[in-house]
Amino acid sequence: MIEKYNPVEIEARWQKRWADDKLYKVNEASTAPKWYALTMLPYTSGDLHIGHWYAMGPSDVYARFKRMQGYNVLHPMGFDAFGFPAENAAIKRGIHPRVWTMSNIDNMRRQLKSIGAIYDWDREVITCLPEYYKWTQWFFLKLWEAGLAYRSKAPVNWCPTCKAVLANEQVVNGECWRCETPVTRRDLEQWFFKITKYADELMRHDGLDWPERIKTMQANWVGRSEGTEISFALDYPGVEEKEIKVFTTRPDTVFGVTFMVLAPEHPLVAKLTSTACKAAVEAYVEKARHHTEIERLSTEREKDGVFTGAYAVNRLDGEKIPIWIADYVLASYGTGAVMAVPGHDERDFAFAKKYGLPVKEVVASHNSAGCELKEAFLGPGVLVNSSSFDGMDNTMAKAAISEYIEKRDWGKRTVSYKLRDWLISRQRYWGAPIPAIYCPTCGIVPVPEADLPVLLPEDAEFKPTGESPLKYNEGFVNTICPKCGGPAKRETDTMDTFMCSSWYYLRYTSPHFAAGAFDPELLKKWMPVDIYTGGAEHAVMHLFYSRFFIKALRDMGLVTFGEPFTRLFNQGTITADHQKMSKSKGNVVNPDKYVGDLGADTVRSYLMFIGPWEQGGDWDDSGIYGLSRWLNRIWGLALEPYEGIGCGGNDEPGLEDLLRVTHQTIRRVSEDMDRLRFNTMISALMEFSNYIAKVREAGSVTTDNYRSAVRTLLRLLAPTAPHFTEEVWSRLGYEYSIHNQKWPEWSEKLAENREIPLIVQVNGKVREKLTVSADITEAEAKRLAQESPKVKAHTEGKAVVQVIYVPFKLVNIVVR
RNA sequence: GCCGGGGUGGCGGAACUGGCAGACGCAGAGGACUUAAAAUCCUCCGGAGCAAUCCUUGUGGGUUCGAGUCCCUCCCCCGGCACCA
Repeated sequence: MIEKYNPVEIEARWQKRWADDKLYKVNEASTAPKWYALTMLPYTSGDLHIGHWYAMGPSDVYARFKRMQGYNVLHPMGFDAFGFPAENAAIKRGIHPRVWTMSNIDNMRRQLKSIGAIYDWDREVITCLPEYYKWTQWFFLKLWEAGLAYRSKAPVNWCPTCKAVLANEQVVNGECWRCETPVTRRDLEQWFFKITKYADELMRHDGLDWPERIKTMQANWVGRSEGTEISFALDYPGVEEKEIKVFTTRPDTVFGVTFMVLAPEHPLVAKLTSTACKAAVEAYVEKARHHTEIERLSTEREKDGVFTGAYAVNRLDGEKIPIWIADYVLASYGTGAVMAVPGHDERDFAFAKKYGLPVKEVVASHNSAGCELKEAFLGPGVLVNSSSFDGMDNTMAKAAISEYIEKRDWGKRTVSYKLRDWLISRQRYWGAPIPAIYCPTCGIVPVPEADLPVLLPEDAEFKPTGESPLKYNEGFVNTICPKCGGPAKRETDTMDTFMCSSWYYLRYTSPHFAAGAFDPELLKKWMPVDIYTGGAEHAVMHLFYSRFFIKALRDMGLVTFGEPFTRLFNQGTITADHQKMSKSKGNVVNPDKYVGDLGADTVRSYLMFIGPWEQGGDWDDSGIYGLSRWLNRIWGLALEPYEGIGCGGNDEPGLEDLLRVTHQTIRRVSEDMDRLRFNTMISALMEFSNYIAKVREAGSVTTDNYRSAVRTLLRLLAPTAPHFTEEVWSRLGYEYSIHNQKWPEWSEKLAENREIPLIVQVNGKVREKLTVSADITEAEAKRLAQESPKVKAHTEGKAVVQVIYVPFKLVNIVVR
């Protein structure tokens, strides 16, 4: 009897050996082609759950596969370590965020090591350490220098729970992306990055192998729309502005304007409001200020607004039109003002009906001309009531009217974007300090590069008050102006943590480089990332910011490429009882007990086997024992002595079939690996091991040939079950390590079938399955099919109308 | 409301460009081994029927010699977007 498979003992032993030998250390001297395989770095929440394994396990398998194929693979790991949760947890427990974070990292590193991945831990990156955030701050200065960072007062998203502002991307359905608190608005002076400069480029994904879904989400987020800015005339004594600009995508309907609507925050509101309307307008503006994002965005809510008492003039037809305010008009989009065309816009129509404003038809469809409009007409048609443009097709009229307006200098064609600049200030402690200094004489001054990092003080009181805790830390705040040497104050807000994760993958290429954020030579060698895997929830956050970052660096001449991630793959989510796993729900599945029981190799294999990686699935451990049993069976197949036919005998009945199945398996597994179809890859390996078991039973090949098949199986399985295969490999006496072995290659010739199944149908129904030679001719196939007694039973006495032949697959006999 | 993705046995899922529906695994049933149990091994396992055979990929229709796969209608689930003028 051989010793039993003992995963726990084996895994600990090999993990130690691999670490001692630095087996997975990246060899910078290697001349092999590089392969940068990256998994999104985890946030330091405290524990690795099964979802982390689902993200890390299969990506490690793929990286190992590439490694065995001869690539020089960089597959690093690190920690996204700044952020509110650390601070919140620390406050709750009365420990310092740094202590809490670092102890979580220790625990998570231990758990990550139990996966048995090829991470080169010498390259670990931790974003909250000064040697890292020094460079985060440096990038801030670079962006500032390039004119991409600026300070501005604007209405911003405010999370009352986090007591901090949020970027637009971080507001999900009007709620904070982290804590799901409804977001409110505040007017604050904040730091922004000019991501809008790259709007057009960010909506294109040329040459990128990314999921369609993510590309669409990013393009929608940019929200480009082409239209025309049109100014309406104003004439009020004492009001300096003589026009109001609106943005419209429907210049063809400009003769249908019957009123105008301004956002409550529009700067002209106060100036234009008549004394009679003042009270109502002010009340409305005040009410709008206090609405949460959710209330404001709700499409269910009936639109309301108030009249300002003022009028503007439509220059095209001289009409005097009333100016209203309503909160369905957003101050941040277009010009913050819209021309209302109730005849051809649903929102304007509803608003006009509610307040008894006139509806004017200016685009007529062919059958409805002249009737009173019962709803806004959005379709194509011909212009009416539009002066000299009457009779023109409305799509043509867009250009014609725009030109007419441009000629008279009443406006111009322009493009609007939904995308807003990235707000990066956070009024919290646990983040990288923004390296800016406010000097009473010199104004806002950047911290000189030589003074970086601006260290986060250890002794801050970090309770969230809505203002940065650093504000009250005198040792931090008070400084000297680098320009004039006079007393000055430091910026006390910290940076959005997405800033830290926008460039971490660059740091992995030279994690200890002291002279810069990265070593330019090594960056050139490794970047861009060849495959990036992670959850889809970062579509318009992390992934979007990272692309902006790289484009900005490219324009500064710091990098030579324009996209960070060549191929992107989103694994699905592992749920528990069909719900998202979360600590608050208490349904988090901890992998440690499965690892301790059955081993990491079984957990890795099982997670890959449950279904397509992009699909995710609901956690159910009932199938995991099947994978454990399978590895045990292979243990026996490989290590139990095999008694086959004698060596050197030339009559070896099973060899040809075994070779064919072996080469077919190599082909299937290699192709599935490339497609990241791990579930079918494992099925193929299972079928192969089942086949070897049959050969073993029959003893139909020589010992050498049997062992050769087992060697192939082990190598194909090595990325999936690294410890298990290393152990078996070593027990069989093969050279250490299996992970330095070459990935098997297949021969099309050996994989070819000599005989193939031929399906015979009568009227499309399967009546016979024949086994025929793989090089059968059409005539022969048709003859064999029609001669079959089973087929004859169904064709007897009937007229054969047609015989269809699909080469090497099927014969269908059509009878009547 | 709009845009994606999906709906296949008791369960997870497989099926390349239209050609054997249900690979592989789980659960279940029966058997072998055992004093017994566990483990392991073997057999069966979509439904109806004694059988030949018939039915079966969310629903209804269509194209085709042939449809899980293509086209149209409707229903349900998941993800995203949602007053952007």
